[in-house]
Amino acid sequence: MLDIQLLRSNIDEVAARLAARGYTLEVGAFNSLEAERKSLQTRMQELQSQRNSTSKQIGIAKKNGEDVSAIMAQVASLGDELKAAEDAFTTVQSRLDNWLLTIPNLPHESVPAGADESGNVEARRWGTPRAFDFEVKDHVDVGSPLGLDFETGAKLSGARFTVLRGQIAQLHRALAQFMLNTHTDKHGYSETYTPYIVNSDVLYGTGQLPKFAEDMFRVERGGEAAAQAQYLISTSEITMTNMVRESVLKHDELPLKFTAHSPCFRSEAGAYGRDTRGLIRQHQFDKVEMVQIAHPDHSFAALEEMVGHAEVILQALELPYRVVTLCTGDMGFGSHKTYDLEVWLPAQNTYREISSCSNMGDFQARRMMARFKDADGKNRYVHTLNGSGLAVGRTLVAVLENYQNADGSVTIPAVLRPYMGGRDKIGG
RNA sequence: GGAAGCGUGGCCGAGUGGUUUAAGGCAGCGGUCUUGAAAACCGCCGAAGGUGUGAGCCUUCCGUGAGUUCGAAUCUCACCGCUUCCGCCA
Repeated sequence: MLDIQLLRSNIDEVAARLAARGYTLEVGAFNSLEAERKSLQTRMQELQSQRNSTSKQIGIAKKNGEDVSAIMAQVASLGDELKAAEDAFTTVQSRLDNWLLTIPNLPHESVPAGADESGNVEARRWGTPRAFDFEVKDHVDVGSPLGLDFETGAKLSGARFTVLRGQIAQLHRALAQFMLNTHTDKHGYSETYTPYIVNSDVLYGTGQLPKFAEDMFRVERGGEAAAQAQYLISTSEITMTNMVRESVLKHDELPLKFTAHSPCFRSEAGAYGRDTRGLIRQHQFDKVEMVQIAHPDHSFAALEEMVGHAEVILQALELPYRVVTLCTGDMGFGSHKTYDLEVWLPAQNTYREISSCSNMGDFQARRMMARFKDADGKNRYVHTLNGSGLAVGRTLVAVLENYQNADGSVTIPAVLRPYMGGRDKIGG
């Protein structure tokens, strides 16, 4: 959520910065709504003040044993008038609030301008794609004989669900274990296990709601409906970030660093026909996520650090990748600045997203009321960051493709072998 | 599923219809003292918002939401959460 003070004081600049990401801010609508709010609020508060002082007079008069009927008559009509004023104000205020929740974050000034993903800027590359002396298969053809079972997944749950069996399932688990161990042992993140079902309030906090409800899975309890709508998490960013909602942290406990391995559930409503083959785009996939709750002065350093933590995983797995700075037009709704990591997929002969690391600035913190007490005693919003470290399913895809052998076997990356009973390959 | 109790500022905690303008304590901040620190003592100190150049003034907030009342932390109803006991259960 943007700072409404900024909209009041500098709306043209805000509109210009949002235009860079392809969002048209309704300046006129805001100005008139805001003017209405201001007069209604002033009116309401005047009436409240009048009621308070009159009521106090009544209290004092009664205590002194005086006759209060004159004052009572004076205040008789106030109630209805006040109720009407409060209702009018509440209506306008909630329209304003609801509208504010739909406005995306401002891109940071260091974010390159661009309309869509073609405007993204490559920051660096690591590794050299392997030269194959046989015809490269994609992960579906490599994995299917080894335990990648799309038919059974579809039978159980429909398209975009998959069953993993045997050594593929173990490799998938090994990847998650390796990532989690690396982030906790080497990068200082605190391991976290969080709920997979969350209340809707939580999704307002991180920005999935109100705009992106169609991307989520909503769940129902048996029998009666839950008091508050509940959803399956689409990433553990949601739960880890919201752990600090409605709290005031001490400045010296920042940064907080959390990591979790969790399933992620996405309806992929807008992705019909895209990536229908294989594991790339699933309704359910696992991800190891990193979240940092940072001091505003240090959030950009934390972003660079976090990208590095994701890169460590790819380097340890010896998977070639590149780092891309997303342009203004390609960033997510709540992001202030985002780097994507793209891993080399030989069968597609291209780099594909495997991690996204973002500094959200105070955008989520303002929605969550997540604050810290600064050294001078003032409450300020924290900055929140999140990054995949990494998407486990897509990492499995990358390993299957990059480590495939001519005989149909797949070499196990050296760092994963301790998790695989010491074996150096599967299949073949 | 049944029964009872509880929910107050960063934390603890008093407060059962009218100067509550939420006591007191802890933590925090500033100061005195000290070579320095601790202790002691003194002072400041909840949050969100509105309005004003500003000192300030005003409003709201005691789990959430409705209601009763001129007036609600306090009374009523519903919901949420926590605790304890009983039952059931991986």
